[in-house]
Amino acid sequence: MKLKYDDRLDHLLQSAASVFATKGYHSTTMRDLSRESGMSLSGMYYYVEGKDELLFTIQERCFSAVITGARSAVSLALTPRERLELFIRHHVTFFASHMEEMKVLSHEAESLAGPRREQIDDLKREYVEMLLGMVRTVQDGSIGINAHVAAYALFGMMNWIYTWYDPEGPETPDALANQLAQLFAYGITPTPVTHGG
Amino acid sequence: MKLKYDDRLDHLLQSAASVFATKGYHSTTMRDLSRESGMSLSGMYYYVEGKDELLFTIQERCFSAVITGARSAVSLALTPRERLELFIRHHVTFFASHMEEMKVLSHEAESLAGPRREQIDDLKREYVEMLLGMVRTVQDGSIGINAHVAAYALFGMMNWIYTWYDPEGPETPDALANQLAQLFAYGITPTPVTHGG
Amino acid sequence: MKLKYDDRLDHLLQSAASVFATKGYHSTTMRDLSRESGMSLSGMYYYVEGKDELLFTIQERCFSAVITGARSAVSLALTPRERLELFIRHHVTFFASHMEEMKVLSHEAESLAGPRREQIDDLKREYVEMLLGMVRTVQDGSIGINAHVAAYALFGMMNWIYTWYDPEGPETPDALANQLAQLFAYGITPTPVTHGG
Amino acid sequence: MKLKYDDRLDHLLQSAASVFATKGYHSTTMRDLSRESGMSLSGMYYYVEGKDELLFTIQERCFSAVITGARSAVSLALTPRERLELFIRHHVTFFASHMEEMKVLSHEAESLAGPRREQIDDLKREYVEMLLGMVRTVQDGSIGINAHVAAYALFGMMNWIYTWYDPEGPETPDALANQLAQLFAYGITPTPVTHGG
DNA sequence: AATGAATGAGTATTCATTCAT
DNA sequence: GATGAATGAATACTCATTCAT
Repeated sequence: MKLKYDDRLDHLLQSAASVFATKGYHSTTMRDLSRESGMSLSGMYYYVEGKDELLFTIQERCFSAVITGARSAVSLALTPRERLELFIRHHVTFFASHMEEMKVLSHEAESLAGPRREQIDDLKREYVEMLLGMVRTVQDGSIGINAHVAAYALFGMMNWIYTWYDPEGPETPDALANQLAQLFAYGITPTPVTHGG
Repeated sequence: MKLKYDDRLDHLLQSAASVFATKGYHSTTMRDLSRESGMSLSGMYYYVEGKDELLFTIQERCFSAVITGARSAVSLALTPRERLELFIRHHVTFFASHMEEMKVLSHEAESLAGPRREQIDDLKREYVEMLLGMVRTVQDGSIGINAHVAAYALFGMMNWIYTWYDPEGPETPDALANQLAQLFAYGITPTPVTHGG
Repeated sequence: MKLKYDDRLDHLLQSAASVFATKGYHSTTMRDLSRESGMSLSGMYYYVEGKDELLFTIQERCFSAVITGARSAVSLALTPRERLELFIRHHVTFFASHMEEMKVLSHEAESLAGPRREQIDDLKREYVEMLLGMVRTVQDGSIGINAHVAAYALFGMMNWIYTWYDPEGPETPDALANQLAQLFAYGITPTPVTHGG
Repeated sequence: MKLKYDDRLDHLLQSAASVFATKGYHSTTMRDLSRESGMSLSGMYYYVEGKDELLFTIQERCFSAVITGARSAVSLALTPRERLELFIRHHVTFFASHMEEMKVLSHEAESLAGPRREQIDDLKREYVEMLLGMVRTVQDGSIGINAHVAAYALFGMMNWIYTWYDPEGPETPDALANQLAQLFAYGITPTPVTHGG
């Protein structure tokens, strides 16, 4: 019955992500998690070493999923521009459908310490590098905007989502993704059609 | 001797902003602040009601300064586009020269509660509204990107700065401001020479 | 298959004695014992009622063996003096060859409570009484040193062993026993030969 | 009012020594100490870093006092034999008048860890060395009993006191000291009249 | 204007033990 | 016979805050 164990752990992680997203990692007590998960206080320690392993596991799983998803999303692109667009679309829609975990990933980046922190930072570096490559290719020889600045600006646009976006609101995740992709490509300047001309 | 009082309070606020930026609001203890400020633990309570008033005051002063500065920066603009550009330039350079307070403002938005939280949220709304108006004017009748989305995307680009930007690094605050302004206006697309025409 | 049961229990007791000796009874957790014995946490409860029964059984078995051994060792003596000497020799060599259990016996005398404590205390009283009788006989009508004081001093000399003696070191258990026997009989005063004269 | 602070700390240490002696270090909870000392649970942390600093301080102060006292006691001796006798007398009477602390010193030797443990071990080594020197001098060229064995046997005799001796009982500390001194010097053998000659 | 001393409520974590399987 | 999963009670320690001085 290994399944039961995994299910319980998943449930715990899901509950924790939800509470961390709402109250923040440091303000969340193990009692909060006990209440939310329905497990006893000490029972949680059967599944997890401590509060920080909970945060780590949430971040690690989420980041790994993002990276894997991005790679597969991007693989279908035909042009550099399309690759970038697919990357953005994937990131934004993933974010919108995993708001809680992604908020925890974005907001609690400094809440871990030690080796666990480093492991997450490694994943982050990998993901940043991925976008950086695409940005460079799209920019080609053009100057004016540094690739790092552009990449981090894009991440900022996308990760800031957790502070204002409501997936149940009028803007669908897909629409949001489109708009951010367009914004990053052409800016607020009206209709990019003229560009092609 | 009112000056002495103000000086001591300013010193305390400055110390607190620095520690909050480094360790986060919840992880910071009053003892940390006592150590950093050089004041005694109980001595701090002469200047401040408690830990949350400290956070509130830092955020309130910082936000007010940002808003005042933005208004005055923008007042010199001749065109909508220039207004927007000046707004961005001001926000970014202010951020770069007040990294600690701005990190506290961006990262600890949810750490306050009650009336104090509402007061800060009011300032935030005011500031958002300010940008929203400019974005709408610049976009004019154009469609494709919702003004709210554009405004929050821009804030994301700018506020994310605290996670990666090093004011002592190669990119000067001014250069950074220019690049973000250009990115928001025209995207990563190689400089839109054709547009000017 | 009763043998298998006994073997497993003996193994558990042996493991427990070893860990108790090293970390002390109270600092030892059932998990430590599970690890050391290779048995599962709950599996140990099939053999033993709980942690304190483990301590009790170790002490009870060890004390019984000491008493039985002492009785048989002493039975061969021809003179009171020899009885005493054989008692000491037995105690010391037994100690040296069962360091772990004897440390647990000496050091954890107060770690038990209730009826179990009383039962061990009874054994202790029996053993003390045994020595006391020998001391009285040897001392005969002499005064100066109270028999109780002498007996407890001797126990102190012998039981303190666990704090410093290394059975693998230069001093063999036999040599140690001889020296303690001589010390108790004649003191550090050089060569007891002159006494006989 | 530095005195008040010191008094309170002394009171706490005294209370702790008493409870440690009765229940053992590990079985003693901070609540026990709070109850015994009359201080609040958190209030104790104003005086002490934690439970182990409490144990350390008790042991350190007690050991230092023993060593200082021994040195001064021994300084008046005219012969090696007298030195040894005075050492024993001092140790035993000190023990009898500080039963609680001395029990904590003797019984909880392994309850500390890290640098604190080492510091206490250093004191112990110093004290052992002191006795060892005296034993060697008294033994002179005599053989038969190894000086280390003799010294540790003596410590055993003396330190075992805490397991059986009642200072309020019939045997006064002085009488006890005399008997142990005599026992160590001449053994249980009827008083060595011939020796004096 | 400043602080040493004190504390109630809370915090993560541990532990011996149990019980369904 | 044996164990994975679970838990109530306890444990050392922390923290924002207070108050007499």
